[in-house]
Amino acid sequence: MTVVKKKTIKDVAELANVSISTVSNALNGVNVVTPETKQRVLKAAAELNYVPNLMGKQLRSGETKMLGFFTDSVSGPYFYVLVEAISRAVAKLGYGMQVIVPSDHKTLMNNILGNVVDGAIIFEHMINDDDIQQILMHSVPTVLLDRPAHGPKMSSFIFNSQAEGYEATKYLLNLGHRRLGFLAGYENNHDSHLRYAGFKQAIEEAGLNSDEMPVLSGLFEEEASYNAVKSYLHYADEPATAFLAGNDLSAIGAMKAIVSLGYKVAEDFSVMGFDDIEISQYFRPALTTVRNPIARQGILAVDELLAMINGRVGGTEQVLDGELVIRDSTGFAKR
Amino acid sequence: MTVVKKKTIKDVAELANVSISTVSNALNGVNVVTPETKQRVLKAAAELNYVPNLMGKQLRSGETKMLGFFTDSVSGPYFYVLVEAISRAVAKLGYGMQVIVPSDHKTLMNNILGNVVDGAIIFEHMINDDDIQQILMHSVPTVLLDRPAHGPKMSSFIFNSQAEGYEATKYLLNLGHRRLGFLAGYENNHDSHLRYAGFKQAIEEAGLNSDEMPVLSGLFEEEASYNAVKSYLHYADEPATAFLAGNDLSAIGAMKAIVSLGYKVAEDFSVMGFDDIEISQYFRPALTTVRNPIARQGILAVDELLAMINGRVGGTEQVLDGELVIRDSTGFAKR
DNA sequence: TTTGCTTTGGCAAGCGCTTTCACGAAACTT
DNA sequence: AAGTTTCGTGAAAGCGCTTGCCAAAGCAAA
Repeated sequence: MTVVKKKTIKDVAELANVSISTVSNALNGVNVVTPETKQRVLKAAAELNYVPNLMGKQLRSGETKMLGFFTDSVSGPYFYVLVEAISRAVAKLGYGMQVIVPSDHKTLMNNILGNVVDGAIIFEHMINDDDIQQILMHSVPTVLLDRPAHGPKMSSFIFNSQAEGYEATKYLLNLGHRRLGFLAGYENNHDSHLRYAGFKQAIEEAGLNSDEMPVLSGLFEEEASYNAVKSYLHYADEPATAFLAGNDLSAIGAMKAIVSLGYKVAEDFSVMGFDDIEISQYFRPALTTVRNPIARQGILAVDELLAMINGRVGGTEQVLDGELVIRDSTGFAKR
Repeated sequence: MTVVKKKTIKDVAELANVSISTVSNALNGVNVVTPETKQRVLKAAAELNYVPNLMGKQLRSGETKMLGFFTDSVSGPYFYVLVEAISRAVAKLGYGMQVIVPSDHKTLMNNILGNVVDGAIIFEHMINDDDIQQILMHSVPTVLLDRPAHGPKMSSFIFNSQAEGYEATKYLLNLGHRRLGFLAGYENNHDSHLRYAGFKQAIEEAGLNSDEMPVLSGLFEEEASYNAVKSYLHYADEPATAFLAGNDLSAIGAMKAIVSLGYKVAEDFSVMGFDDIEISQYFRPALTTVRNPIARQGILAVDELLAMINGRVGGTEQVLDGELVIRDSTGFAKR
């Protein structure tokens, strides 16, 4: 096995005894080359192990046939469902996908705006309002996930978090619960706020006072939620009989706290989450939760992005509805 | 908000009243520009919202400061632990990472060899032996995961599957089990074969006959394993008292089968898996398994890759040891 | 043979950038 | 005052590729 200097289109041209442009035409299937010439070129290319330099190609043609999915973290169950859906949809349409995890903010923006990809799918918390202005100015086709912003060549898909919070709470209310606790997520999280807004709305509609309902800090984390619920249950005189957690992880923390105090989930305290992450169906008791159409979001994002790349102006803002998944962590109120 | 034509380095040069090269020098921190000139350039660049075209940059410089992680599927719990680890390690070293999910094999190879990334991390099943030869010829720095192959600029990291199979089996043997079943993975899977080899080795060492031990087809899937174990338990006269599954998913299928037949996991039948995926600790009973150092594999892969990019020849083949994680799905043999 | 048309392949420009090199001015040295 | 060094800047080459345009060649018709 010999390591050889990288071959260029020029080398192929020389070996096949044709011009560079002919090689390019032959290799790209442009139909202006006689079959014999084409064969000669293909043979030469194979012989030299020629692989086109995509940088050159892309610089010249101005397109990369790649969609970029920009994110800073790839952990979490939400993530890979999304990426899986996106990558399949993208491949079906003749594009490739790159998940780009940039080392810093500048690299991020350079990658979005620097012609590395033909279009970008961007996670909510990756960029700020200034960045959005930048992207708009450069008119890079973009789809924003979980962040409502739009403009020409920029669309967004968000979950209907308030409605979901409302529906979830109503479900709990219908089970007879009258004292409900809410386990909030991060301080500034959009979704957490909306879910709480839905929670409040349902409470008020039922004729109850939402200010009397305890709001615990769960931070979207299992441990923080565990601690919050445990100490709450310890000190509360007449504790809530049902908890709506900001997400499934938080709900799992709550359930563990309940069990650790010797109570039974569903029987003594109902718990509900959001997201329907994979664990939720395996955990015992299996978690009642609200499932977001994550995969659908990814597929729609790709469709929208490709439409924009191919000339449609875009600029829509679509709201995706969730779905109640009732399992074993919720039950009728006994008190 | 006005959409403007894409600005190039030339536009910045004109506005700042300097040459193109001076702009380049100023922007890239090359220290041959007077502070005043540099300021002027920076101001002009900001004013024009200039973002360098990475294609041009990379074509010229021949490096992308990007590492590529090539995979066809991004699902599975194994995957995102790995990507998370890789992306963090990469960012720390001033590189970016791209997870590239190509639409077809040709695209894959073009992306690996077409100067899109400075180095590649490739999953076992993505490429065949010919591809490896190709990569070697083009001397693209590469790290192979779970596939033992190497050469100049090509290293690999594999798990010590046989030793893990051996240790897991010994653990079961020490619990007193004398009839052990093995739930095999895919037909041609390297890891599955090695795990079974370790299984056999431990059995023989204990003075038992490995040919008498039932091998069920679990296909690394929950459902297939469920069915295999259920029908086995149904028909076997003196069934095995412990099952070593090819992976955790398979083990979970086995446990569900056991429960569905009215037996108790651990008490009636012990079950063990491989991988320690996230679900395993949440499932009840929590699964005894063998944890592979996935994150460590990712970090080591990045280190090795960067070393090769920076000139080291590489070509090592490193074996990573797993670790027994004992939880609640295994117990002493009662029969 | 000449003319007009189509087919085939080659030339050269240029995508946006970095980098080498040379030039001229300013700051030194003798 | 003349030679030498230092330093900032710009001109231009060229990374590998595609593509518009033109020349050559083949062929049919006149």
